[in-house]
Amino acid sequence: MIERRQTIQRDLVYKAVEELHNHPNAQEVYLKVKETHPRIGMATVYRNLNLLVEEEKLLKVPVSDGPDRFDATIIEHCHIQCIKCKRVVDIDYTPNMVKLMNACAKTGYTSISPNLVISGICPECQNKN
Amino acid sequence: MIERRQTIQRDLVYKAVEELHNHPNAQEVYLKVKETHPRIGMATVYRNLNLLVEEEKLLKVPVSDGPDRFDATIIEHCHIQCIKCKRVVDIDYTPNMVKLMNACAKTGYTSISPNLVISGICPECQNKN
DNA sequence: GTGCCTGCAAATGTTTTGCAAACCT
DNA sequence: AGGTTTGCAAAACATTTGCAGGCAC
Repeated sequence: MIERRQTIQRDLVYKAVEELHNHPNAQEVYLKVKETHPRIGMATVYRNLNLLVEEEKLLKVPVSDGPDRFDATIIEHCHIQCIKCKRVVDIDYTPNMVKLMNACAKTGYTSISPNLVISGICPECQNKN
Repeated sequence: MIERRQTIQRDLVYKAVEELHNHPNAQEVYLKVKETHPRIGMATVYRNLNLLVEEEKLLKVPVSDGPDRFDATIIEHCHIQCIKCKRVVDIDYTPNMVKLMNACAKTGYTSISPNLVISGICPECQNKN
């Protein structure tokens, strides 16, 4: 096990994701942290986002469109992404974990974490068209 | 509405995804098509994959790791990806669509297609460690 | 002091775009 | 003929990596 140190940058990256609370991507986290710590580099943001995901302090949300997004809410919940403006919001749905785990077991895979993303069109973009 | 023509390349891209049936990424589709049509370009593969997704003839599977993958099976089903070898296989689980749609409705989003991806470790990679 | 972490720059990898020629209808 | 589509190359993005110096412990 590698020693893991506490750094200002790591804290700031975590807090940025938490405060932005709208599933920011790395770019948005970078800009947020830059406000209070202008010398931070993009690589540091990526490195810390990945470390935090590994430590299960953050959730990586894979979306079918655009860069990966991050979420500080670790409890199980799902996401819907607008195919036009790419915005992501939470939805109040959790899969049936028993059925899910059984289905996984059949494949021989060891399941880790489910990630449900739905494509949709948000109210704003519906009105624009 | 834009006119859409039938081309050999489009057919080959679709058939490649269908025949590979293991959720290939663009690179793998490119190599498969190259076998019978060596002059095809990567850009053509990407353009046609995107067109086919738009026409709902293919499904884009957003994975949390690595390039996007494509699936010719349009009927609802979910996927599990190995975090080590990145392989993707189908799982026999479908979300409860009624609950899911209700949850979406609360957000005001118009739902299109759910896409559940689970992270796991495949049997082969479990044995390697 | 040791060795992980940072910031910079450069590399890598994926996907898109511009353009002239080729092709479908 | 006219407008899409192709193939190539280059551009645009997203993310990772190498390295010298800085910082946590």
